[in-house]
Amino acid sequence: MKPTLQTVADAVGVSRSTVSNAYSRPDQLSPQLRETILEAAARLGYTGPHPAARSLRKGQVGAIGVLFSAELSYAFTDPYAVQFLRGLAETAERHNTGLLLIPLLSDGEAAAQAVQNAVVDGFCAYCVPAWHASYDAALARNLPMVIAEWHANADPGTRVVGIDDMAAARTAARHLTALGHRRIAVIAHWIGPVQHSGPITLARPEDAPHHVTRERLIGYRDAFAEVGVDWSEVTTISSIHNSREEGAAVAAHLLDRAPRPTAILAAADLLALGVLDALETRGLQAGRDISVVGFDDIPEAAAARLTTIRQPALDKGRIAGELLLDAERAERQVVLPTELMVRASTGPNNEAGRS
Amino acid sequence: MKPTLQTVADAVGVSRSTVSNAYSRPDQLSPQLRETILEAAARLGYTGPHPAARSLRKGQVGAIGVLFSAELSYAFTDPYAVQFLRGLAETAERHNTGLLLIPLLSDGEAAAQAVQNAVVDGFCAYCVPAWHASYDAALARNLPMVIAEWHANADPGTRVVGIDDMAAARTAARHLTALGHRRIAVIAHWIGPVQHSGPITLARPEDAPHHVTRERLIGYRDAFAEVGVDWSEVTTISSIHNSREEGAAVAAHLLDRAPRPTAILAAADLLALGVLDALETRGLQAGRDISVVGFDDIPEAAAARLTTIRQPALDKGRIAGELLLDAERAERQVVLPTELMVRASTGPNNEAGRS
DNA sequence: TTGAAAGCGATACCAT
DNA sequence: ATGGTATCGCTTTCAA
Repeated sequence: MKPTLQTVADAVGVSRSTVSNAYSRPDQLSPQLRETILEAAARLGYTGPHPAARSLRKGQVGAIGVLFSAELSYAFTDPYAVQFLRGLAETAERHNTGLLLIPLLSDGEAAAQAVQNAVVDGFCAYCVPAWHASYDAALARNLPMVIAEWHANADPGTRVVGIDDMAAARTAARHLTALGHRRIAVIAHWIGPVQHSGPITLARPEDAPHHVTRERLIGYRDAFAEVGVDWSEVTTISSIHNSREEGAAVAAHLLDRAPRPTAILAAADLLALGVLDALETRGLQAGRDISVVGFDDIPEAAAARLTTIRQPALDKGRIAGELLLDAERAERQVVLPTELMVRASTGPNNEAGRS
Repeated sequence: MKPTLQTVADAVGVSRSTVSNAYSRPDQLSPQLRETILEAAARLGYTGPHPAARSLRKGQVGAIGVLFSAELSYAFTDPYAVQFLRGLAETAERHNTGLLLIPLLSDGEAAAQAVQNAVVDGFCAYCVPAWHASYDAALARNLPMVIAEWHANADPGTRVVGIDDMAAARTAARHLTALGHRRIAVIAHWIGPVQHSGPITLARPEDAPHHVTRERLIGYRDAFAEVGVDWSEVTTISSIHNSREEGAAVAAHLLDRAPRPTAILAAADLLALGVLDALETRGLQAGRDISVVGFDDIPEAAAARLTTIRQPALDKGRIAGELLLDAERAERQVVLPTELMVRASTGPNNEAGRS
């Protein structure tokens, strides 16, 4: 039988309250009594107040739940996600708060369960599509919740930290159109209603199921429209995972058939880096033969000389934490700036002058 | 007033047990009654069973606590740590279990508190020195606990997953001595009793305070002894953080004064990469002018052509999780294999023939 | 400074 | 299939 607070109280011959105070409010009892109690506790093998019981009573836990769209292990795979988490961790640390990473299994039921049972004071949803079971489950908990990377559809009450994905994407696309590119292909994660790897037709970007992808596609589309390129002329490629490997794999659909696009827009750096890999494999040079633009500006992007959109991942995480934990912080919605980083992977459309 | 299970029970006119069953054991009551109950719950704004209360009653949480030696944000900075966590996350995910990252503040008191209050079913300690307050606090909780990266001092009862750091280090050092190097310097994290950045004298490797560093230093020392190089002749450099930047910084102590060592052993890849950076800055070529060996084989190591010791970080994390969560898994201690990866950063001692 | 009593919100077991 | 009752382990008034 595991010893409880009561066990110790009985052994010392005091009440439960006193033992409780010995742990949580040392100033409420004489030092020597406290000493006696702690000693008895050690002797009896009492390990201190039971956290669940204490949380129940106090109505406070000291942890926030973190929700991801993908498998938990993804959080540690994508450099962008890692940066975000790092920022979040920094804030949590300052508030002496733990981070409960909640697995979002493909099984929606189980995922919702996990959220339902999470012993936390609040949630931070990151990349979780609005229609995902665990998103609803988290909302249903009716706890403070902050959403990262989701701007458009959030009502004024919810806490949001994000960027203007649409505008940033437009900037990325305009960079290409300004360089004279017109035959531009788009690669993005999860474009269509079902998970699919390869070319896909999406009548309207507005129909993309993943909110982040949707915003970015709309931005691309609008920039194309400005130079008279209709969305229906754009080849769109969907990927299932957000990985360099799949980026390289799906790039084949664009590079191994004529006419090749003169430029490729990837809605994430990891995909863009994959495209660069695919180019290298084929002896093509990015920026000269084909221009490539990414999104995120993960650390690897600079080394690969990838033109991309920089967004402050670390700050995003940091601020997400503050929106949840800083009582001071009154505002509920924060939009962070983005910046086009022009590097060697883009250049003028050389085809223009030719044949 | 927040609605509770009781509220719903009263509204529907059933007992608490029945409402509880509606949530946790749907098969225990008629579908229509369940329907009625869920409906009433929704109407009343009841968000489902309170996790803390449920954990208290069930004596089970569905989360394991993860302890680090450094700041929480470090977990997302060191590629090796990221790999480990990823493996751990994979296992946790499979068991539908969350990961509670516990901040280990520099303030030992607060750190111990955080561990004490963590609502978890077990702990995974990673890189936590045995004398750290939170290590004791975790032990005191008397929950299942697995220790990663700690082999020597663990008694047979504790669950451990690790590598033979000493033997691996010896292999690394022998690689250099076999190449003819005799004037070898060592860079490691936290060599002396206090945090310090720069040259430091450590009479015996056994006195290093951090267990992992200690094991590796002993391995180096033993390999040196085999060729008649005494530990007292070895220049040892301590770093405070485990970072590439600091690796480059402390390398200056070795490179900017004569006689330079002909080879450098770094007890972590991040430090070794920093050393390579420092070499490049000075126009020196690794493997020709100076040989460098790391430890860990993080992904960046291969790209930098760094000779190093590979240890299976991902597997380590995965197995740590299994030791905690797989009832099947009977064994308590797992030692993983390591491998010397010879790359371009090491070469024969050219000085031997010269001068 | 210390103790008694009243919950916090739920689940398990045994009846019915 | 449903209800009653005891209990999980602690904190928090409030009174002594």
